[in-house]
Amino acid sequence: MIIETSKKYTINDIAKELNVTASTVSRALNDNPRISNKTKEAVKRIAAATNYQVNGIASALQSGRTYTIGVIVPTTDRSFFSSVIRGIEEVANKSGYNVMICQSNDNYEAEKEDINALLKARVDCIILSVAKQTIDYKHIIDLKKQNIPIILFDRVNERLGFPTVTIDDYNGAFKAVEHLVQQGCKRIATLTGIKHLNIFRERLRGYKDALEYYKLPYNEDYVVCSDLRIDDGKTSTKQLMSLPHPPDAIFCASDNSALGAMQWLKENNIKIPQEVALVGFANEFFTAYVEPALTTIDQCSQEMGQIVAQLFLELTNNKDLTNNTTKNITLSSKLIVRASSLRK
Amino acid sequence: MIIETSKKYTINDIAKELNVTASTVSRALNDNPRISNKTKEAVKRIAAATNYQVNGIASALQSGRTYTIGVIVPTTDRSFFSSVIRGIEEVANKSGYNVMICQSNDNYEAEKEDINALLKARVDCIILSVAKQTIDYKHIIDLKKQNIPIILFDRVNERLGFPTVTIDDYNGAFKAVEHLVQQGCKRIATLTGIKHLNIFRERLRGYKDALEYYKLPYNEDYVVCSDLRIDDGKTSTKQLMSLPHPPDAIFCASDNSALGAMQWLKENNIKIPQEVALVGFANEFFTAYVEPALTTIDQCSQEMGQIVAQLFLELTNNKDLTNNTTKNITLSSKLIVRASSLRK
DNA sequence: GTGAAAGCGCTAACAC
DNA sequence: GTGTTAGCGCTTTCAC
Repeated sequence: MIIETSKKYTINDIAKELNVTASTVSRALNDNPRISNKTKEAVKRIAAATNYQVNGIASALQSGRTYTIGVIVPTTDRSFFSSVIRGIEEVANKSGYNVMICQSNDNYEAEKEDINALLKARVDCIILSVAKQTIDYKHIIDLKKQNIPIILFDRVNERLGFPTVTIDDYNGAFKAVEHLVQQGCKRIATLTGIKHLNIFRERLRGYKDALEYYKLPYNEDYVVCSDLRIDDGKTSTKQLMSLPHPPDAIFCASDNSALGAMQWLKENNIKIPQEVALVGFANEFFTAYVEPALTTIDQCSQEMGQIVAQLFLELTNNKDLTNNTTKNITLSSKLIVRASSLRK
Repeated sequence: MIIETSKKYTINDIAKELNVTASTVSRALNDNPRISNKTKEAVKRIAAATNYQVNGIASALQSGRTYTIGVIVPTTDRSFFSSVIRGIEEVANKSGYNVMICQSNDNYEAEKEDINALLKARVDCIILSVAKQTIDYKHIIDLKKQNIPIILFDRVNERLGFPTVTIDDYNGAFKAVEHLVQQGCKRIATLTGIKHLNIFRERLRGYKDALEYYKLPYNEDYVVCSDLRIDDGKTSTKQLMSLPHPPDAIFCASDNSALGAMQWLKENNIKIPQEVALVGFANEFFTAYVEPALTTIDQCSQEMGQIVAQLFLELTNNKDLTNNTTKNITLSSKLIVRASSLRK
């Protein structure tokens, strides 16, 4: 026995009920000025009474716009990404857009599938933060053939020619290292991420330049590259602390790796920040609550989301070619000083 | 000057190119056995060459199914919810479904709007965890008139008659309090949440029953109700510790409130767990990394997501009325013992 | 102020 | 093995 598929109410049903045509109903529902108030009221009354709900799919097919924005992030459970999403939603919802969120789990294949899913859903825009595992950008470059705006944020590749929104990773890193210098650290190491991602390249560049600026020697042994997960943080720290001249500070390019570093140091009874000072990156929720609290770089995540969404709105509303120079927006980052680096 | 809106390729374009009809192209793309291999190959070659992409909107309009699942959660930045989402995605994607995620930010109005947005997008199912601020369920009850499955998880109201997936909050709380008793705690207080949410009612019931089972007195002063945010945890703990006979253990119905409690106790130099033992609820990411690490209840979040998605798949595939008894699935919870409660 | 008709892109029943 | 045709629900141009 099959459950009866009670059909949903359509404008045609309302039209029949009132002995008018579907076009009249459509116009009435959209407050077209050419429709009399009497008709409008009648239509709206029935619509309300019957729980009529416009079929967004049909409108979308007709208008070519779904009023849906697709967002692909590596994961939603990082404070940074969920705040960006919240910022996007805030602005997008105000303009009548929905947001469709996909998680790539930092996986290249999943990212490709997410893109396909969003294209199939005919989203009006794709907002993307690239997966760690993505080294081939063909699937992203191919998006140029789609006739929709593509915006990259945080983990971007500027050379692809898409608009981007990032924070000033270079300056964030510079400020972090500068702060460590000011705390009296002399041997500052860094945990860095895979080199094909802009954010890690920039953070590394900021690290190097700060060392140079403050006339501290650059030591290749002090640069450990990894995936920057908690375990990577532990392993890398172990490696650093086994050097003949171990560092007295570590600038970690992610909060998770800093957390791993902190764990390893504590397990080995190395005092933070007295023996080794620590700085992370991203201002994740937990950084304020670990012990010692972790100094880190705030990325204005929610604001970044708002700006990304605004950028999309501009791109769709202003199809001026004059405005078509690709925008690369950089937000400034902020050093949050906490106990893990405060020696004075 | 307007950017030329280069139209996307449709099956009609491919049809023209090959001098066949759109139906043939449609069949070829869908591997209909009645189409010759030669035609299929030709069609697929052109489709690939032209970057043809099926218009999901048009298919959806035709078939009445969008292959999209709508999920509304209070927030994505809690480990619990993002893991549930990951579980849902995992199962749903395998069956060709996309997932559209909305955050209600625990706000009643936002929840209503999210529901409307999903209905407009014609999702095939709505999966919902109720916002804290929601006390009127009319907008959810109204969903019965929609002809789609509605599944509630975690924060549910069983009386609404929708299928639900929850963890065993009662037993989780019972085990938490039992553990505190076994650690020698005699005066066990609890931080509880607003009463209209099942999860907090159940956790409170588990607390009371455990006290009774272990012949400990129930003291109303030891039950503090709040929104269970970090600040609430602080305030409530202050209140508890100001009692003539302050508690020697606090079972917190959320990890965030436990974090607040921990902060207040540390600020006031009260030793955890020696003077006051602490247990949280949810096994959020940070609980393993605060100091002392927080004992908590794991909610099998990813598994919960998988089960929710499987439940949806069953509901859509099996429209048997015989199967139509509302399912209320309960998963078992797990006590994770850490330093914050380990006295022995 | 309202109706008629066409069409968005795709699918599927029915023909041959 | 392929074509014809109709229609999913809505919007919109053109009529009157």
